[in-house]
Amino acid sequence: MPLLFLPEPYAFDLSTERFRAFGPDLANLWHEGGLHRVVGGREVRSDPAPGGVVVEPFDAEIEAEVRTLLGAPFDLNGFYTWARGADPIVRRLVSKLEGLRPPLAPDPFESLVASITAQQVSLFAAFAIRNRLIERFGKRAEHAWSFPTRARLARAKEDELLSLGFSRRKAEYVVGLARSDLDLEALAALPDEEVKERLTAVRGLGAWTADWFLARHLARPRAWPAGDLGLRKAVASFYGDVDVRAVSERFDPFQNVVAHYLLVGARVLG
DNA sequence: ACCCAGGCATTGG
DNA sequence: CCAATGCATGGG
Repeated sequence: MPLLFLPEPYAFDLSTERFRAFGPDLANLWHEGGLHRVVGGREVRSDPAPGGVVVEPFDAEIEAEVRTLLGAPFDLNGFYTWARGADPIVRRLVSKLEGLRPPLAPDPFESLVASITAQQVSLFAAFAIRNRLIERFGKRAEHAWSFPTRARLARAKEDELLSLGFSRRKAEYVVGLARSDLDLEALAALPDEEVKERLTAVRGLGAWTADWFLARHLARPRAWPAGDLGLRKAVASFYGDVDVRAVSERFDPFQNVVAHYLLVGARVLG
């Protein structure tokens, strides 16, 4: 039985909203009510099911990555317990968005390149450009595509990325990151601040990109992308004119999950 | 034809 | 340390 158990409550459609909100993501593709992604070289489809998610085709090799994709590392029960004593806004977000388990980016290189494409431009533009990158340098499975590998983009020419709509700068960032000697897998063993230092030492990766890497790839509980425009607007809409960096202290140690609840809340609630 | 959008490096004070 | 500037695309 290819059933992946996730702690209750779990709201599949709400949790995967991000993969539909800004147009299709060819590497995390919403198709006929299910989420398609290439895992371990093969396309897998995830569908909601009682007690968790049905994953097909399933084998033990892919389980860890699919669990990561679906946000299993987040301690949602701990968050909900904490939220009972939190402010009314958090309590309302939790009651309206119950079961929202933020998805994660299973691959560090893909996560960073996705962030580079989203720097400064609208997410609609970012997804369009990223999808062209995927079609040019990735591989198609059945429906979804595998994201271009670091090795493939290390061999890419900057001009090839320009023709996909990258700015000259961003083309340099992507190819430079791919060719850099930074060990992306090793970052998982480091504390938050050290991860940020190593990432921001790479040209094209700033504080915003590093914060989202901590939040969406490493699932660090205290990650809080204070510079993110979407988060700033969400905080303003729920809390008014407050200091975005300072307000995060009241969410400790659940800043990451709160950031996601604020962002999704700003999109699906009033 | 504008203007803004989930940044960043670079340049100059 | 902080302010100003250019960047390329998609949507309004």
